[in-house]
Amino acid sequence: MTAKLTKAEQTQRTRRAILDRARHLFATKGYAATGTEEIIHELGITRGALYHQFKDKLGVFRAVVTEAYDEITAYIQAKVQPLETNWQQLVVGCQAFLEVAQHDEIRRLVFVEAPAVLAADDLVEIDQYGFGLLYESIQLAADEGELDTVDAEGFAHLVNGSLNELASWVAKSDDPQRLQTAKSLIETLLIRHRI
Amino acid sequence: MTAKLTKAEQTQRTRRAILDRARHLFATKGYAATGTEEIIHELGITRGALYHQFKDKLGVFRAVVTEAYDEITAYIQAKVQPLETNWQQLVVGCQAFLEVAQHDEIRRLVFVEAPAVLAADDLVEIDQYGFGLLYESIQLAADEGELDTVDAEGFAHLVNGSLNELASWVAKSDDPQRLQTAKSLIETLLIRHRI
DNA sequence: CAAGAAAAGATACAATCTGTATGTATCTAA
DNA sequence: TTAGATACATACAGATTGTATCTTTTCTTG
Repeated sequence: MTAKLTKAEQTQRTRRAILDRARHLFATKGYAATGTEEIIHELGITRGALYHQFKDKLGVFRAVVTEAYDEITAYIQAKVQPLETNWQQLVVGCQAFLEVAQHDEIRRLVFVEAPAVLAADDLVEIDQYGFGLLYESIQLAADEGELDTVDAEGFAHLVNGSLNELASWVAKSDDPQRLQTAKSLIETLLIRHRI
Repeated sequence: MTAKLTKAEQTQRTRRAILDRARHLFATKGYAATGTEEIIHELGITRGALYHQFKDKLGVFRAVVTEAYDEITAYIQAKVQPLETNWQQLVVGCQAFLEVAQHDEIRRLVFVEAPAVLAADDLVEIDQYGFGLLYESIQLAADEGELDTVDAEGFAHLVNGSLNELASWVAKSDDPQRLQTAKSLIETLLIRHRI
């Protein structure tokens, strides 16, 4: 049946299958409402396989969220890399975030489920991923005397919060214009803090 | 023992006890990690009483979150009411939010647990409470030609997101200066969008 | 004021669901 | 080739939620 698969291949195959299915379920039904049985159903394996590949249900969730985070940062990085100035990167990076956060699964996973599920646990800011980029860019802009704010770190949080909320606002509407509006709002916010 | 308590008094007494205990547990351990048994332990009642007073565990959570929301809005209203102009109310209201959101329990309950637990469920924006005030004030400022933004509703979300994130930022530090910094950041944000 | 109705709460139980312990087959390496 | 490791299955124990069924106390109404 499973015509000659090496152990490593087998592992990758089942991990991928579990992660894909779990991601969809966690994002649509939520972490708590998703059973481990439900995850492996239709995958042709049993819960035993899941518990062999992951420590527990939370381990699956962590892996899923990490991948989602990576996708966000990769998307932003790709959009930002060709740009010359830090300021351009800051503005476009924020707008790129609004774009990528329109994927419903990513957004609910990363910004709704993850904070609650990993709150006590790894509240240790797995969010350092995405936020780190933003913070560095803002800090740099402040150092270069291009940004006028009383506190760069605080301002980075302000912008980060704006982005998260705007992303949800855009997503919960079917008006295709909203994304543009949100991008414009963030750009204005940044410009009005430019020296 | 319970020397002559009227039914209504008895109900209020146990509901209050359950809500207080549940609030503390939900806020510190999270909704999922809090068992119904744990809630009534030390209260001198059994789970039967809890399930008589509330539909289910989620019903307790909803009641707890609703009370927390009400506290937030009451605090802000009190701070804002004496002020004369809408603009003053907007600025002070935002700053009052940052103050009241320093209560750890309220913050985790309302901004971390509630969105995830009630996501599929009453995502119907129980948040209309607090956000409604903000939105009205911003809309009014825009109508009065005092606010310069491309989209009042979107800007309200931007501010709302900023406030939530800043509140967490302030809370997770022990620097007593941060609250002032956050207030200053929000005030600056508003002023820079003033005409 | 005396039943009966209704409500508060207790007790017992059924249904899930997670995680673990153990067994089995397949692959890898000496 | 054979011992051990690895991937997975099966069976089960523990915990937890919600419900169904009492018991007891208060309310109500003739």
